[in-house]
Amino acid sequence: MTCSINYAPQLRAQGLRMTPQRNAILHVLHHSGGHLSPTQVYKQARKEYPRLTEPTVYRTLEDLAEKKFLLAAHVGNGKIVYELAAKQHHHLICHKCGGTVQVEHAPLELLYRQLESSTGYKLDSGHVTFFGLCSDCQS
Amino acid sequence: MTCSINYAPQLRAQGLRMTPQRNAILHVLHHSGGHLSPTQVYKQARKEYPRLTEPTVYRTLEDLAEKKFLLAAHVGNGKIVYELAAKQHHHLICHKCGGTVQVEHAPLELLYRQLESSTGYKLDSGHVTFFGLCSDCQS
DNA sequence: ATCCTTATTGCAACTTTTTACAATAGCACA
DNA sequence: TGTGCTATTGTAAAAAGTTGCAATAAGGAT
Ligand SMILES: [Mn+2]
Ligand SMILES: [Mn+2]
Ligand SMILES: [Zn+2]
Ligand SMILES: [Zn+2]
Repeated sequence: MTCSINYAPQLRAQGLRMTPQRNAILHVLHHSGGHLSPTQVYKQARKEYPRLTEPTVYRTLEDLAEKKFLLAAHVGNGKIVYELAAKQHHHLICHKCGGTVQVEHAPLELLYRQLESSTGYKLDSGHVTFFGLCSDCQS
Repeated sequence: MTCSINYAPQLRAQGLRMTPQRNAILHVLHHSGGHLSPTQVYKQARKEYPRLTEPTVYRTLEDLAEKKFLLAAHVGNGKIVYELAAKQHHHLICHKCGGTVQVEHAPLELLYRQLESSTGYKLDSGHVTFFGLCSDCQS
């Protein structure tokens, strides 16, 4: 499965090497379009590159997230999912039915500035997860 | 190790039974005072109640968190820690050095109300985790 | 004090995630 | 095109977390 997207130059610009393993992982995330768990990434990317192993998947996802190619999101109980980094957004998850809603960054902008000035931290741009009960599950 | 705190009545008020396993787990969290991982809880609570097993620890921590006796916090890469629920607060973690800062709930209050009215979700009271770079790690 | 219901537990097997280290292979440069 | 540096990978083993199910025991009721 070849496709036009080539991440090699951007990876090298960040000091990372392009390998067939990384290529397969990035393609899987690109074509899925959504959030995938490491196990899902492993199973799918393996079809493109069968020698792929689990440790490589876990390390690659972490490395690519650290360099901002991917966003990591917590989805409850220590579960984590990844997606290609695109527009900045956040998540709101119903802890009863699992339903999720995307949250724009705009309403968080003021808070971010307050926290940065009061703590001295420079906040990451993305992907905070809020939990709650959706309207259906409140009854 | 006996101690004066007895959670039994509060547990029963929530429809939960008090067992020596739960007692040991609650005591460990009470005496530690901070955030503990499930593995840490398991190792310590085992000293008080040696028959304790891992599945019981994981299930108990989830159950107690669901009933709001405990707060769960994500601390990066799918790692989760628990603490006794007390004052509402949030966390800001440096993803380079791991340094953490507590964040009061007050500055999030407005955001919470906005999100609740725009999404229809009723937000959980606690423990959002923000990530960023602390002032030391920004250079 | 005993019985009964059913929440809770332990067991055993399994899946997921992590670790250390030696082998491999990008890619910058000559 | 070939060489060398070292980032990246696979391997093997361990650790952490999950699951289904049968046995146990908490605590309300008699
Ligand atoms: Mn997302
Ligand atoms: Mn906390
Ligand atoms: Zn819901
Ligand atoms: Zn730091």
